[in-house]
Amino acid sequence: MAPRTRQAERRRQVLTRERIIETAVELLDAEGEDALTVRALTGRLATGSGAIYWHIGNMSELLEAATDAVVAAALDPRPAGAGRARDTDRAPETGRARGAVGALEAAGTPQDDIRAVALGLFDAVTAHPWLAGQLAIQFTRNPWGPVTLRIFESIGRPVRALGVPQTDWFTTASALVHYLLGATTQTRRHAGDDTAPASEAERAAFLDTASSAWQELDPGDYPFIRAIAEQMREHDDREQFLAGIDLVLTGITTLHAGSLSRGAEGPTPRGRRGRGSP
Amino acid sequence: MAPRTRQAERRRQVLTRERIIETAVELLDAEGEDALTVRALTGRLATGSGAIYWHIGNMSELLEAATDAVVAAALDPRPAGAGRARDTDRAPETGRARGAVGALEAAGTPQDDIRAVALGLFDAVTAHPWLAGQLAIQFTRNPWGPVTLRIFESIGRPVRALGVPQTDWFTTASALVHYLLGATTQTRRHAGDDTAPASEAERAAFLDTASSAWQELDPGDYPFIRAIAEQMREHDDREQFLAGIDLVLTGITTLHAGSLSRGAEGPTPRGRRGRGSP
DNA sequence: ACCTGAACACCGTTCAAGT
DNA sequence: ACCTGAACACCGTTCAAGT
Repeated sequence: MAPRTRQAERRRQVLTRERIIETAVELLDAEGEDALTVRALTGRLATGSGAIYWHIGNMSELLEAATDAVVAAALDPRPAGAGRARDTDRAPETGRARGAVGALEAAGTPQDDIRAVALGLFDAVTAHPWLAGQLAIQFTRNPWGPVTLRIFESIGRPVRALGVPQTDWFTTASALVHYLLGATTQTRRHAGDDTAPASEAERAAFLDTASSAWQELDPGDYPFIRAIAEQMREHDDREQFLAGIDLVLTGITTLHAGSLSRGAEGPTPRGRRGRGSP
Repeated sequence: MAPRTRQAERRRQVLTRERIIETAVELLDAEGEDALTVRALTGRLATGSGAIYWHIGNMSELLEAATDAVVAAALDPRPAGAGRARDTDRAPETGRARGAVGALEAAGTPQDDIRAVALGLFDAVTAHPWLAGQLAIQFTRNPWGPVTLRIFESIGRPVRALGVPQTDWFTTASALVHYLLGATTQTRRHAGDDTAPASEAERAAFLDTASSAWQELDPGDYPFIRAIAEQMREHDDREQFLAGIDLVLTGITTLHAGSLSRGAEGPTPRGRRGRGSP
């Protein structure tokens, strides 16, 4: 919406930290992670390398800032405070009420809120393939940096609303965040290498190849992998991602049964219906 | 044990792919991830760069091989097939029976086997700080490469033994692996930067600083983080790691109650005892 | 078949010098 | 205060040439 101020006066705008970050994201989206270099940046921004370093310190600081910006936009679609509201990036079909209210202060059950945060991240990784790698790097290199903190907070609030006893807040939120990180990190373009989110055909071809390769594995070494080769070919990333979330949610609600807030029982496992427990 | 053949004849040994991988791991352990360069390798091995490339293709292939070697050793302490048995790397206190039988074909309940695999990885990351980052990179760059496959297989077998219905094997194992990856990735040296596994004092200092910083955060933006600052300062990585595993295991056993194998009920959450469900 | 090592095409970062 | 851009110290990788 309201697309204006594009290529035209881009040139002689003032150089700011925000503009550098913004350009970095564009570069990453368009050409992949290897394309983000200081020289590429100076090219797009029509400056010298010294100008970049006047504003940003160093390369990994820039990467962190770019990652944080995209994550912030994914978790709350409205302008966050600094800078402008990212390119109307709306995720395909994250949840029902997606407009005024961001994922952070959503309206559904705590479980729904957790799913909304998770899907926000999932969709962001789909839209920005480089994000998966950067999320992983931020978590390892800077375990409690801004990116981690932001995600933790977004997950923590609904965990609290769930009625989990205070002593378990940290552990419970950690488990969810760790699953989330692992899942979004591995769930990636099943395709070539960089850029573009990979077409449906590419994805299918990739899964086909992998699945076939698995069936060729030594039955002595990899009996399990062989056994699931077929399931893996047919699986849907998004569904599986949500199934995992529900698995963890089930674990949480089961462990804390009794102390949980009423009105929102278990997570109602998707696809399947009531089973056992009379 | 049996320390011999050290520095002495290291020189004029034949150059093999295995020896290069081995040297890469040494370099990574001793000086951190940034220290692994082709030039450093040629220095230690007393060759030229061309010799390296004759055996290994390129740098990221080497990184993958080094990661896979360490992961293989962590999941099964005995010599795996190729190469020698890594430096008697035995993890501190992974499980009870740690000697002849590796984590892969362990003897306990399926739950115990899953914990053994998880702890094997956890301890490996502690012993080799660079491993966290490499695991993350392998998972994102090469979601179904050898490293992922190996871990998946190790987790999948006990999942199967647990009695989870076949249709859920892939999803269930995925959830566990994703949690595992996220947790081992973030649980890292709470210290300076590279090399050495970080002393207890460093760890405490790090947690102190982080915890204090959290308490200074804006209560409007980060209410949850502020609320758990104290818990975070006092938490034990290993315990929390296991608590997360048990959370996921509880989710699994709850969802599949009824179809599970007898003799091994729920995961008996640690620290806490029976609660609710008459 | 295996290895040498100079050379190439890149990096990130610094810093005197300009305005 | 902000920016320029040449220069520096590094990379990974290649390849003619040797044995």
